[in-house]
This record gives sequence, structure tokens and C-alpha cells, in this order.
Amino acid sequence: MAYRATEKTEARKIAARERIAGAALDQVSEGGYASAGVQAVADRADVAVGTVYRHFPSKADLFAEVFRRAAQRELDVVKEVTEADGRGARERCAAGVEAFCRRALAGPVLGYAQIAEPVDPAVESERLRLRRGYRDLFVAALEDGVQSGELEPHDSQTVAAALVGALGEALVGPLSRRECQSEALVATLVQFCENALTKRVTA
Amino acid sequence: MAYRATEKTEARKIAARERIAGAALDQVSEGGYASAGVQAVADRADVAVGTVYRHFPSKADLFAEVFRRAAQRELDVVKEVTEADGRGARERCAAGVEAFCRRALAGPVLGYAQIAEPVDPAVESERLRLRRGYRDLFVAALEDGVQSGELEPHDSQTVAAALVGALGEALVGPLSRRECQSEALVATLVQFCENALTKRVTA
DNA sequence: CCATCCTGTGAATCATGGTTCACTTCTTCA
DNA sequence: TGAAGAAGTGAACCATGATTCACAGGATGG
Repeated sequence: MAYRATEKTEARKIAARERIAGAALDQVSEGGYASAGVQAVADRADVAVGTVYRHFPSKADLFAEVFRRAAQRELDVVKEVTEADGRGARERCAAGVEAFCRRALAGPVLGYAQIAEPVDPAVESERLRLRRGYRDLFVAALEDGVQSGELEPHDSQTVAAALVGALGEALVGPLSRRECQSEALVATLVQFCENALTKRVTA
Repeated sequence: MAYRATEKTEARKIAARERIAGAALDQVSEGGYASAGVQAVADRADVAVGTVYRHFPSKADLFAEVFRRAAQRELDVVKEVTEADGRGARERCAAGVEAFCRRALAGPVLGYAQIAEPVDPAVESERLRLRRGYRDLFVAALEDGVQSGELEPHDSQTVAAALVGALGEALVGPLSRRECQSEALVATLVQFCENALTKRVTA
């Protein structure tokens, strides 16, 4: 036995993997998935295409992982603001909506890529997971609202999904036109969200 | 000069074209765009692939046309109900929402294909047109509502887009699971829509 | 009836872009 | 130092599915 992986080589390996994943994310953030071929990623990471395949079993796996990570970051932000307690359900949803919008508008190309750009099936399934993630955050807030008597009972799953869809669709236009300075847009969507949630009529 | 197109041959040509377009629509309605290769369409129309290309310059053109026609049908239905006058803006929107949902749920595969299934760019641009179409119908109703004093002034474009997105997202789940008997779902979405539109507070 | 033009045919072709793999380079340790 | 395993390379390869095109089969009208 004349070779064994050591800490240094292990670190180097992980670093290379990270560099590739980072390059892939950069590529998507800059030019969307349309621009993100394996060759382009490899070039950006300063490695050969074959090297990409030393670290990821396929392009689909690479981008699924990249999407998942970026998605998790977004989700964490929204989770943070929707779960802050000591506030009502509508307020929490509104805060989530606002965070969602601001994040998307801050990085329009990546925002568009995550929300709407055509992607291959493996990535699409990550996108569905992301949407479910957002939806579940809203569901949690809504159900708390129903529990506490703040909101009228309703189908939280559907309402939460509708909110997620509303934000996506309302943002796609501006995002694809790179109109990212829209304070008014955010306000409109927050308002929309607050309206959509029926306050309990205390008879 | 020994040949000139006559009425009969012209009719035959149009018929063939229609048969191909019909086959393409059937294929999409039954198996979605994923199943709709040129070969599959040709088989279904009982012609050779080459014949498809006699009538359509490319697959993209064929499916763009097929999508456009199906989209127009849907749009006409929603237009009909949202433009019926003698009713308030919220009522008109609610009627549009209901029609939209029922139509989609009645043909879930086609509904899904029109709303969410991945398609090539030419078809995607028809889908954007369809979405804009729905949005504009809602915009019209909303602006009438503002004019008449029924609704608080607001950014109708954004609100209407949000409504369209809300419906799409809320329906995608059920549609892809073929859960089409959902009276409750329609009711929830109509309610959601009505809530979202702010009634004018007459001080 | 035949010259001409059109429609139908489907196997061959092509374009795209992901994936492989024989080879080189580097690292480890006896 | 050299044997052995791992990582890096990139041109060749391959899969998919749209598109073409040379040829066959029908109309049309002089």
C-alpha cells in the first residue's frame, strides 16, 4: 500500500468541487440556465470538462445541487422573517412576501432563473421543492392565524400556494425586464397578500 | 401552363393541415408536450413525418399554432364571463376565476400543459401571450371597478398578474395529481380573489 | 396522354451538447 | 526512488430528436 488520501488532498478535492459549484452558480447568476453548459462552467472554474465529471455524476446533479443551495439560502431568509413571533399571521405573511420580493429583485437574473426559467427535470424538481418550501412557511403562519382566531378558517394549502404563485407571476415581468427598483411593486404585493387573508369577523 | 391549384385540392390541403394540427392537439391533451414528438403526431394523423413539414415549417411553428388556438378558446370563455356587464368588478373577476379553474380541471392534461409544462421557446412565448391575455381581462375589470368607485385605486397590472399566477400555482398541484373533482378548490380560489380586491372604503 | 406541378413518404442526415476514457500529472509512502 | 492510487485533461463519442430530400403517387389542363 503506497497511497492513502490525506487531509490536504481531501481539502484540495473539496475545494475543487466547491470551485466548480461556485462557477456554476456564478454562471447562472450572470447568464441564466440558458448559458450554463458544462463547457462554460468548466471554463469559468478553470478546469477541463472531464474534471467536472470527477466531482459530479452529471450536469443535472451539478445544477440540482447548485439550485438547492441557492434555494435554501432564500428559504432561510423568508423562514426567518415569517417565524419571528410576537406578531400576527397577516403581518408574518406580509413580512415573508416583502422579503421574497426584495431578494428576487436584488438579484434579478438568479431570481428569474429560480422562479421561471426553463430548466431540466432534475432542477425542476428542486424548484418544486422550493415552491413547496415557501408554501409551507405561509401555511404555518396561516394555521397559526386560524388557531389564534385572527383568521377565518380556510384551505391553507391552497391559499399559501396561491400566494406563492401570485408573487412569482407578478415578479416575472419586472425581473425579465430588469426593473428592479420597484418599491411600489413590493408595496402592491404586500397589500395584495394582506387583503387575501380573511380576518375573522368577530360577531 | 398545365397545373393550377383548384378548389378541391385546396380543400384537401387544408384538411390535411387540420388533421395534423388536430393530431398534435390530441397528443398534447393526452400525453402532454413531453409525448408530442413529430413522429408521434405524424403517426396519430396517419401521415409520414415529412408530410408534417409540408404543412408546417417546423415543429415549433406547429405547436405554437396549436397552443395559440387552444389558448384562444380558453381566453374567449373567460372573456365572455368577465365582460358580462351589469355586475361589479369583483363579481366579474370572481366569475373569470371560476371559469378559468373549471376549464383547467375539466381537461387536466391540457390544462397542465398550457399552464406549466416545459415547452420550447416558441410555445413558451405563446404561453406568455396567454397569460398576458388573462391578465388584461382582469385589468379591464379592475379598472372599471376603480372608475366606478367600487374599488380602491391600485396597480391593476400587478394585481391582475398576481391573480393569474395565484390560479396557476394553486392548480398545478391538483392538476398534476389528476384531482379534478374539487368543488372546494374552486370555492377557495374564488374567495381568495374576492378578498384580494380592496373594496373602496366610503368614508 | 403527357408535361407539370403538388403532396406524400421515410430513411438518412444533422445539430446540439452531455458524457466518456485513454492518457498525463500529481501525491503518498514504503 | 518507484509503485500505486487519485485527480486532471480534452478530443472523441454518443443519444436524442428535429429536419431534409430524392423519389413515388396524384391532380390539372392543354
